[in-house]
Amino acid sequence: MGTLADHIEAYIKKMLRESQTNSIELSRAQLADVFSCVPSQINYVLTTRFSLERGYLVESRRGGGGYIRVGHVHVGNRLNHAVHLLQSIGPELDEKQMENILARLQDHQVISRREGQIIRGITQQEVGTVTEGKDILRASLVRALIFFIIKLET
Amino acid sequence: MGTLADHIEAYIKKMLRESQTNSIELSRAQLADVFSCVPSQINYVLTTRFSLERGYLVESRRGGGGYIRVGHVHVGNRLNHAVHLLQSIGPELDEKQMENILARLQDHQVISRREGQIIRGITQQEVGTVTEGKDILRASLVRALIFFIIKLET
DNA sequence: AGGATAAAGGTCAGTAATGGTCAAAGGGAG
DNA sequence: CTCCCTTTGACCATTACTGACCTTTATCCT
Repeated sequence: MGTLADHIEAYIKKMLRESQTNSIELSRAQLADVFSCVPSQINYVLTTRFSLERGYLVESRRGGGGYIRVGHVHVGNRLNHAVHLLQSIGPELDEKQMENILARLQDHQVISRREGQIIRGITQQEVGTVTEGKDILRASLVRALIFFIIKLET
Repeated sequence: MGTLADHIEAYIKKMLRESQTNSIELSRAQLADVFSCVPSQINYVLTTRFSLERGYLVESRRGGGGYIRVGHVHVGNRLNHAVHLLQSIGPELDEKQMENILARLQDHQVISRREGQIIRGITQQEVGTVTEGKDILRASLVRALIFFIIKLET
């Protein structure tokens, strides 16, 4: 199930979970070798799945002894982080931004995979009913639903 | 008998019944091929027969390795009534109408008193952020939140 | 020291593989 | 004949993957 990129993503996330320090170091060429793909595929995965918007920090150095370091930025406890994320939602929210937020909330176990699916479904349905202000409505809906989840838990 | 759309609907529902997980993944192009129709016919079936209101959740991804995932949850009798109530919400909902609906849902034990309070709080907060279309936004929010509760329960 | 060489990683554009949208045409029941 | 549901097709959008070419850093050799 899933593309090569998905597998590489899972692999890196697993390493990250298993590391004590919330940060790992890897070799692009080696990792590409593990998955039998071109090295630039690793960059693709890093930029699409480990962006800052998704809560990751990637540093690298070229040349002999080069490396790629991937860190997971954490902001306090789980719910704290969630509230922070909610506050970062502006008056508008497009689909990509929503995906980023849901991915982060899932990463931090604020919402489950299923809750994410439901939120996607509901927003899609509701946003479909309007012709204008889709991004504004989406922002409200996502805020409302996430907030609701948090409220229920506290 | 029936239309092509009916057959595709039946086909998907059968797959769903036969799946252990209440969720299947399909390829739009392949399925269209099975029924010798254009791919967009699949979208037609999905939007007309597998809506959220009917208890289905549809997710998809484009691009290489793309997919369409269809999930199903059986909605029990008590909740079925609630879904009807939700469908009766028009494009706009003022505060009074919202109170009516929340009261009825509480009566039927679809939502708890606390959940009702949370919904009031959230809608008030969100509706306050816009100057126009308050009733439209309220309709969306209430539908979304109630739907979410129903989905969580099933 | 300075240049050559090796050893990383980065970029970007092109190609392929999917799915989505929307408006127009078709068709059957009243 | 009209309305509503169905079906189609042209055009669009997104995501994955690869390879050629580029940049940076370390180390070795003279």
